[in-house]
Amino acid sequence: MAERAQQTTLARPEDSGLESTIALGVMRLSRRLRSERTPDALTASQLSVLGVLERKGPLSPTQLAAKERVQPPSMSRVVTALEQMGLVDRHSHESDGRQSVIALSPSGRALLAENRSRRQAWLAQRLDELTAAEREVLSRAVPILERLAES
Amino acid sequence: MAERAQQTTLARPEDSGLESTIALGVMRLSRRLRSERTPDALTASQLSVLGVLERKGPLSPTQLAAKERVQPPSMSRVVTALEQMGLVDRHSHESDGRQSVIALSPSGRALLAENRSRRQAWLAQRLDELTAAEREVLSRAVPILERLAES
DNA sequence: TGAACTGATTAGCACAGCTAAGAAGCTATG
DNA sequence: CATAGCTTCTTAGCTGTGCTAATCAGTTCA
Repeated sequence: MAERAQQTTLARPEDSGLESTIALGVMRLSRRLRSERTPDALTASQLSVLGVLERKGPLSPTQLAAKERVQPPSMSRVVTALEQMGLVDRHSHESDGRQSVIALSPSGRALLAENRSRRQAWLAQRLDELTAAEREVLSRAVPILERLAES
Repeated sequence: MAERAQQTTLARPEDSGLESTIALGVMRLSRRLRSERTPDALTASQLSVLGVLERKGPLSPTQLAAKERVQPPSMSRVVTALEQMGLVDRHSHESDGRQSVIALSPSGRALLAENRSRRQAWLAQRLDELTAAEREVLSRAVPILERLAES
């Protein structure tokens, strides 16, 4: 992979642009994505949690917080909201009374699909306007962004 | 629920939830970037505005809001904070008394460089850990992300 | 049994977006 | 040329989403 390590780990007087542009671009797009939410729709973090529950199955609040790279109190708030909307069910852990187990409810599963498609319609349409090569670049960039976020 | 991965089984097989992964990845990294700020440093939006002023020269609050894809009141708050910190100067527009002209002050220019390097040290270090090929992917992806954010 | 640890929540703060509404300046039309 | 209406900017207040500190309940272990 790293066949051409040119101006990389060296001193980079003018390459300081890359982290600037990444930071700016990522935050701007994040802002834009957030703004595309309709008022009745789920918020980004709620949707994200539902997505984790769909992919990973039932998890405890603390496990969810770890998956989302968020502190437990932040997750607690999101889970409470989802629970009050009936989109997740909370069960008690069978052997540990401190933990609770959060699972996607049927209506949560339904709303997940519906809301996701509506909320991401904007992005999907923008993606359709890109060239195949550009989508290719993005699909290769996303795992790298994920790794940056996780590290 | 089964921990079978069962990834996003949405309509298009080729994209296979590209918008999902982009949205999640972008928002997660944005969250992470925001969390890397030190308490005494400038906030992301303040720094971003200083960067715009550096690149584009003096602008009015409304122009700044447009550049940052933000509503005027949001920009007003940021500009006020920067002005109180002495990082920007506000002059009155020479021919239009409604407008003000926001310019980077000398200390703003200094603090921009210093703070940017501190705040983005985390990202710069992560970037250094990538391969050259990965950085290449990112540097090609960023303009596409920007265009998505702008569209 | 009692101390220490873990999981989860509550309370309260900060940041950053938003809309609504209003003040001040500018423009243009009757 | 006066005033109605537009633009620019700010203020006030709401929401969402992160955080830390503190608290409570349950578990584990010496």
